[in-house]
Amino acid sequence: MSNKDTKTRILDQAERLFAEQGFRNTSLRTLTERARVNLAAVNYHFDSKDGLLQAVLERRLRPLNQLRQQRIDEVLAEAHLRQEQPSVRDLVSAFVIPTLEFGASSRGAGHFLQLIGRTWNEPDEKVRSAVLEQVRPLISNFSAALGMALPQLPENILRLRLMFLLSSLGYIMSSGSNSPPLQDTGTDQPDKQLTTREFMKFILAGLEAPL
Amino acid sequence: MSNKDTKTRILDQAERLFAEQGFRNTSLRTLTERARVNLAAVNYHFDSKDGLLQAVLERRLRPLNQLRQQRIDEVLAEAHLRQEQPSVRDLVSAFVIPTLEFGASSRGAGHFLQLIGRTWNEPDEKVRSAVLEQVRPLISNFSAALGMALPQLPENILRLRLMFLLSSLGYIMSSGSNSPPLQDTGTDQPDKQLTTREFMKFILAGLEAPL
DNA sequence: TCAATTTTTAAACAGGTGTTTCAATCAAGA
DNA sequence: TCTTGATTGAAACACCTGTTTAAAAATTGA
Repeated sequence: MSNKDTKTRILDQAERLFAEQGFRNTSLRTLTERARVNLAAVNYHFDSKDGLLQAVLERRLRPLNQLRQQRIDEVLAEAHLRQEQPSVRDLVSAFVIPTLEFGASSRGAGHFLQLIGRTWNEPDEKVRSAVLEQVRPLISNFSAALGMALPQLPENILRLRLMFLLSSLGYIMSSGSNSPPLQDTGTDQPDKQLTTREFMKFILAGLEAPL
Repeated sequence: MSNKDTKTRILDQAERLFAEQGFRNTSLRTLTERARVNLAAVNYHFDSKDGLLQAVLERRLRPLNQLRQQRIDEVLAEAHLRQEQPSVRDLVSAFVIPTLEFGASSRGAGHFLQLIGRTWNEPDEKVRSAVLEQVRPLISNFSAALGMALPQLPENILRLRLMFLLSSLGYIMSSGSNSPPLQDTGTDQPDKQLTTREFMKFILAGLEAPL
């Protein structure tokens, strides 16, 4: 089947170009050219450019979301077993660690993270809602779990703090595979392990800040 | 002079549409139509679409940056007078408060904040660097000032925490004039004062988190 | 008031966009 | 082996893009 080869070649290039240049700014001509595929192949295999975007998102988001939901459920189950509240640290780890590690899991996954990391600031309603639709249930569950870990926190404030977490995480995701905007001395590259560790410290302090 | 009227009508609509739909996704035809201005007026007054973007940015960014720099300098001067370190809270306030208040300062300022709030995740290199060029000196100064307030913090970690601050702030800026991505119950709208207050608490806790 | 300049206007330009068409090619089952 | 269905290929379609042109109109200064 050269079918599957064509399909995945398109998906891989779409993932890369949508991440690097944005969805709207990527033309099907340059995309199919780089994928060494006929122009009409996109419409044949994915119906439309929108269909291609949907396929790009679903391919990675389905397994990633499943993994994150599973980690969250494990934390909740363990807490329930001990008849204790889940810990904020464990819950945030369960959401953040698989997300950031996902970028190194396969070749194009870094580009994918870059693509969906932009979601919270995405101006293109088509792209924005396409990602949000596939992410909202997970985040809703994550929010509820965080509420159990921080029962003293009013719901509206919890939602704000969660958005601060998500927007910073989105920045890390979307800047994983390119240069940072601040480089006074261009010597040091961003160490991903350090970034993750420092992000956890920063976000935990913020989430647990007193009222 | 109908000149200035035409120019500002174009600038105002550009600000709004660039913010709502993105720079690349905004066509000069819909832009000039909404501004009730001839299509060629953009190229006449601003040379090109890129020139228009530059003008949109400079119009608001120049006074806003001046105000923020001034507030930071005041905090530094006062600390120097007392022969003390500047406080983290004062410095962050000096940067954050004028930024978020700027959105209510005039009619289109909210859209402008939305536009530049996206910068850290901006895929379009043209837009990204256009904003960064005008913002980098200020942020560089802000970073140095924060370093004086947090002298025990290694420079690379300070830069990370600063980016966490800026990315969350960017989210608040870019979501100021539209609906939030999480609305379990669609009843409550985001109170800007509450958001600012909670953001300050969250970010201060993160910045001052122990090593 | 008249001449010079600035600004506006409608039209066209050259090029890029996603999508469709239909013949050519390929793969596999009978 | 021949036929049926899936896939590829080149070309064209209709439309949108930023930009330029040159004539008309408006504004300005003497």
